Order: sequence, then C-alpha cells, then structure tokens
Amino acid sequence: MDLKKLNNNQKAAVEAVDKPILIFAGAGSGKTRVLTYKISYLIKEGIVKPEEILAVTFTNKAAAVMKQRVAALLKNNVQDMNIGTFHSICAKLLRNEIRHLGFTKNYAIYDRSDQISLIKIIMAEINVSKNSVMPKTVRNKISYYKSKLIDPKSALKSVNTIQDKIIIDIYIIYNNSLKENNAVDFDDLLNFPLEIFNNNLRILSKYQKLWKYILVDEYQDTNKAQFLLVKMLAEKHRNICVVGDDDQSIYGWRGADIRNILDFEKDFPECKTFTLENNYRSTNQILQAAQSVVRNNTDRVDKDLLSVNGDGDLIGVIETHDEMEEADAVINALQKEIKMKKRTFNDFSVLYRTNAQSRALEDSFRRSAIPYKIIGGTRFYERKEVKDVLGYLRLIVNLDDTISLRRTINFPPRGIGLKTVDKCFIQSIKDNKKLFDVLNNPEPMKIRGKQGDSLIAFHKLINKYNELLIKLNASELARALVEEVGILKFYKQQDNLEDNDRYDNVLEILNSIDEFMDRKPEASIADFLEEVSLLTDIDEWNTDENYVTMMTVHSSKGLEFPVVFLTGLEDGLFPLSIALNEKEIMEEERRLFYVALTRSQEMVYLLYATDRRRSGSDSWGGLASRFIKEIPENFMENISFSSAMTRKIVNTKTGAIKMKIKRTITTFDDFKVGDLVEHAIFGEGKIRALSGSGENQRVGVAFKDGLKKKLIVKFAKLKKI
DNA sequence: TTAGATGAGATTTTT
DNA sequence: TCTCATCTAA
Repeated sequence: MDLKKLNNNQKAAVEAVDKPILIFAGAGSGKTRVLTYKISYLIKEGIVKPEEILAVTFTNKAAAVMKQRVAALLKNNVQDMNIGTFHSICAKLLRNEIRHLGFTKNYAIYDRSDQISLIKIIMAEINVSKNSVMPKTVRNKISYYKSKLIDPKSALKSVNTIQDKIIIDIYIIYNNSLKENNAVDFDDLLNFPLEIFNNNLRILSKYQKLWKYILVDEYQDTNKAQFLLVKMLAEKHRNICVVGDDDQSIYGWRGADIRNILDFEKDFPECKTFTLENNYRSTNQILQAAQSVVRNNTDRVDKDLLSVNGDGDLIGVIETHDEMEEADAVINALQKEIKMKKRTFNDFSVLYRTNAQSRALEDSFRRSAIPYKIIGGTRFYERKEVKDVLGYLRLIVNLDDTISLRRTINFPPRGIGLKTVDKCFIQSIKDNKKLFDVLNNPEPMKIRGKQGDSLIAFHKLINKYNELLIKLNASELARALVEEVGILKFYKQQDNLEDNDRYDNVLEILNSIDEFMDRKPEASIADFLEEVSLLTDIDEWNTDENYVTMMTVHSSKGLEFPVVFLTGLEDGLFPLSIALNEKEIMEEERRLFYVALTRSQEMVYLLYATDRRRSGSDSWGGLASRFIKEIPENFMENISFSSAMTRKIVNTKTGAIKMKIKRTITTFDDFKVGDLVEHAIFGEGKIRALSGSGENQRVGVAFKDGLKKKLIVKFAKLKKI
C-alpha cells in the first residue's frame, strides 16, 4: 500500500502491526490520517478481514469521517467494518446479548431528561423532598458512580453525608425501575457488556474471535468501563492500537481517566509507543502559546509540537466590560478580518465554555446580520415536540416504558391529569401489573366519565400500533400515528410563532424517519430509535454553507477553523465537581484551554470581560487571570476596543420589549409590586413583578399604553413616582 | 380534576 | 430562557 503521504513517524506507526501500539498524537498532527491509513493497511496487506476490525471513536461525527476516508483509501465501501462510537457499538452488541441480563432486545435508551423524570417519580414514591436533593444532582451522582463501575453496595461504603445515603437509596430503586421499564441509561450501555462478559466467558470469547484488531481513537477520554471493555476484548490476540493526546483529555468530570493513556505501557508491557510532533494545522505562535500553558501540568507526557506552517500572527487579547461589548468586539474583529484578509464567514468559529454564553453573541450577530449557527444547546432531539413523537414510538416498541407512557398519555391533552395517572400507578403496583395494562380497566380505580374513556382509548390506540409494528415500515407507522393522534393538528391550531416552529419540527422528525429508511430499508423503528438516542448536534455540523460556527470548547474537539474567538475567559470554574480535586480541575482547565487554542489554523482572539463574573467562580479566579498569564508576552498582542451603546431588542416571539441599558441601578430593594414608576423611555408604568438577584434583577412593568404586553426591563432606569 | 396563567428562581461541559 | 410551584377558572 502507498504510504507516501505520511511522514516517517506516521508511516512507522501505520506499519507496526505485530504488537500493541500506543500513539501520542498532538493536536493537528494527523491523528485521523494515521488511523485511517492503518485500517486500510491492515486490509490491503491481508492482515485481517474488514469485518474483523473494530474501530471505536468518541463521536458519531468522527466515526463518519473515518468511514468516509477509509472508503476513499480502499476505493470500496466499508459496510462490513465495525466503525462507531463506544455507545453505538455497545448498543448493537446489547441487542443480541442483553437477554442474558433479563432485558428484551427492544430495550429503550434513556437520556438525561428521561433519567431525571424517572428519578423524580422515585423520589415522590419514597417521599424524598426536592429540597433535600435535586433530581439533577441525584442523576449526576448516579452517573458518576456508574462511570466508575461503583455499584450501590460499594457506594454505600464511602458514604459521608445523609444526602449521599439518600442518593444511594434512590440509586438502588433507580436500577430496579430501569429494568422494569426495560430501559438502560447511557452508562449502562457501556457497563452491561462488561457484566455479560464477566458472567459468561463464552460470550466474551465469541467477541474476541469476532474482532481481531481493535483501534481506539481519543483514548485519553476513555472511562473505566471503556478501558476494561477494550482490555478484555484485546486480551487474547493483543492486536490493539490506541491513539490519543493526554493534553486533550477534557472529560474527567464525566469519568474519563487520563491514567488510561498514561498507563497503557503498564497494561500492555510489550507495546510500542510512537509520538507524533509535527503539527500541520496551526501556526507556531498559536502552538507555543497553547503549549506554554499546558506544560505547567504534571500529569502528562512531555512533547514538543512544532508547526510546519511557520510563525504566523500574534494572538489577540481583547478586554471588554461586559458580554455585550464582548460580542461587539468579536464582530468588529471579524469584519476587519473579512476586509483585510478576504475571509468568509465559515472561516470563523466562536468558542465558549458554557452554552448559555452564546446568547449575547447571538443578539449581536443577528443585529449585524452576520449568519451564524449554534452547535449544541437545546438539541433537536431534546425538544419537547420531538420527544413527544419519539415517546409514542418508544412506547409502541416497548410497552414497559413508563416514562414514555407518562409523557404521551396526556399529549395532546385528552383530560388525563396527574391525579388519574397516580391512581393507575397505585393500581398497577397493587395488581402487580404493567402500568400500561391497567389503563384498559379504569372501573376498579374509580375513574369514570371522560377520564375513564380517555384511558381506554389511549390503551387501544397504543395496542393497535403495537400490532401494526410488524405490518408497516417505520415511516408509514410514524405518519399514521402522528395523523391519528393529531399532533400536527394540535400545533397548527395554535396561532403563535413558537407552535409554528414545533409544527415544523414534527414534520422534520417524520422526514428524518423517511431519510433513515432510505438509508437502511430493512431497519425497524427500534433501529431508528437507537440511532436517534445516540445522536448529537455536532454530528450534523458541515461546512457547506457560509456561516460563523458557535459552540462550546468541548464540542469543538477534532474540528479546525482558520480563526477562533475564545470568549468569556474571565469565567471561572465551579468548584463543585464531585470527581476532581483542585489540582485535577486546574490541569483539566489547562487542557481545555489548549484544545480551544489548537482548533485554530491562523488566528486566535482571546476575550474576557472585567465586569462579569459568574457566581461560584470567585474561589477559582478564572481562566483569564490564571492562564493568560502563563502565556509569554511575546506571543500576544493587546487589542483595544471601545464601544458601548444602549440597546433595544424586540423579542418577536412574545412581543415583549427588552431594554438593556448599561449599569444604571443595581438593586430593586426600594421597589415592590404595584408601585408606580417612571421609565426613561417608556414613561409611566406599574410594577407587576420583581425577580432575580444581584446584577440580574428584573422588573416587569405594565406601561400606560403598553396594551397587555409583558415588558421586562433589565438594568433598567427606573424612578419611583 | 384539569388546564392555563403567573410569578419566582436557577443556570457546565456530553455519549 | 427555561422550569417549577401555586393559584384560579372551568
């Protein structure tokens, strides 16, 4: 096979196939290239057959890219190859094997919000008030335990607080409930295969024989379960190749263990290690700045990346007062780059730490008519209307799924409220029946009239489609169902923008089923649901259209852009991560910073605001104060920027008018509901509501000529009259 | 008993 | 912006 396009180091890494291989691949060093060449090499040289290769990646996007490139190299399709994310490969494995754990193959995959719904039900059942623990906290902690393979029994040993004890009680019931619902969560997807392998060595041996060569991308981000999975599968043949960069490990909070890559040589003592240090992406200014920060970490392998692209421009540092000014600064710099360097919108990416930080940017971009696309945030498949449609499908496929049942039983509203569902739930426990099976017979529960009729009708409807599963294909069934349930009609009747959006989204989900069926004509609804559960927004990112991309630093991993804006750098960390201690948090933040900088090919702008600091961050300082200082001055240049204007934003959705005026008053202590106030612009009005705290106090005011519109004023100029 | 309105409060990163 | 608890009308 022709390996001329590789440098010597890359070539050696590709050709080494007789022992475990560890490749340290620094940012932009051609990691994907090595992996794809290696897969092609294995096949072309006849070392293994395509179907004997297992290649795991971190995201669907990365898997798609890998498939595409391997296909191009082999001039041939890659359908036989097992290239996918850990989660999707495990989901497929479980389809065949989960019966060994007492689930059926139509099991549901619960996402975060499903998990939280289930936890809320459990908490209500065992009388744990939401004030003692938040359902979200419970979910995070359970997920953390699972990612470290800590079962409730072992978790009990390390209990310190009453809260922990309560969480573990919920953890036990939660696991049982999942099983009753024939459902698994994301962590189970990884943990269950391990459990099956441990219980049944014959099954393990089957997969060891099936997958003769294992390649793992982004190995630094594997957690304990993923590590053990790979280790077990490779134990026999020891044909394994892992690629990663310890400096880009940014998922510690999710259980990823950087020790997995650092200790690979211990786990596979006969392994051979390669280090790729030629960078083909960024300029040296960017690379040196990024490395000068991450070099302060102690848990890392020393490397010295050098760019083949020359020195490049200095990094720009911009200080502003607040997030609005910051957004303006981004636009200013962006327009200058377009003018001077003849760039187009899709040369730019704006990165931030948290999704919420995108709002101010969005406002400014819209006002300046600059096209942008936000990746992440509320994802398509997490929208209410989409989850509702999927909820119906999930229930039909898996009648045990009570979370989907509760979600759909009263949508569109059919007169079945909380009280009625509670009665059914109690009855189902009394009779030791499925919740779904109780609906058919409302009489013993003393549910009569409208509610009783609705229950029977709902039961009949779901049963009907459950039987149709074998007769109709996924598209036909989904369309018939949405029609019969009247979801589209429900949204069409409403006459507001939001519901128009929802209408469109329902159509879009139907289309996506069609598209899925085109791709995989033999597939079932269960297959569709599986794919959808494991999909994220970044998977849909593409460069065909001309827009600025905005996303979190985490989402940006693996991508590259000519110009990167890194905003909100004053923002510190939350010192509340359960997993990490201070040193680990600091080191992971440095790596996050390193990842962000090395996304850029030519130019980086660092932005921070002096008057903004999120609560909780004070104890840590923040990236700006710590990490920008770690960059030598000769790599940076201060760019000054001044502009502060009064803004007026009309929210077209609600008709509300938002006024933002820079810091005039900071507290509303003197005001109360019912007070008459005078506003600098809108005139006289009456206070209807006060809320928020600190700088974010808001006041709702009804003005004389304000019709019935809701008016919200932030940082308002109000005078009591 | 349900549906809708209203006010109060919260907000990391993701497979 | 979003979610949740509480109140009110039907």
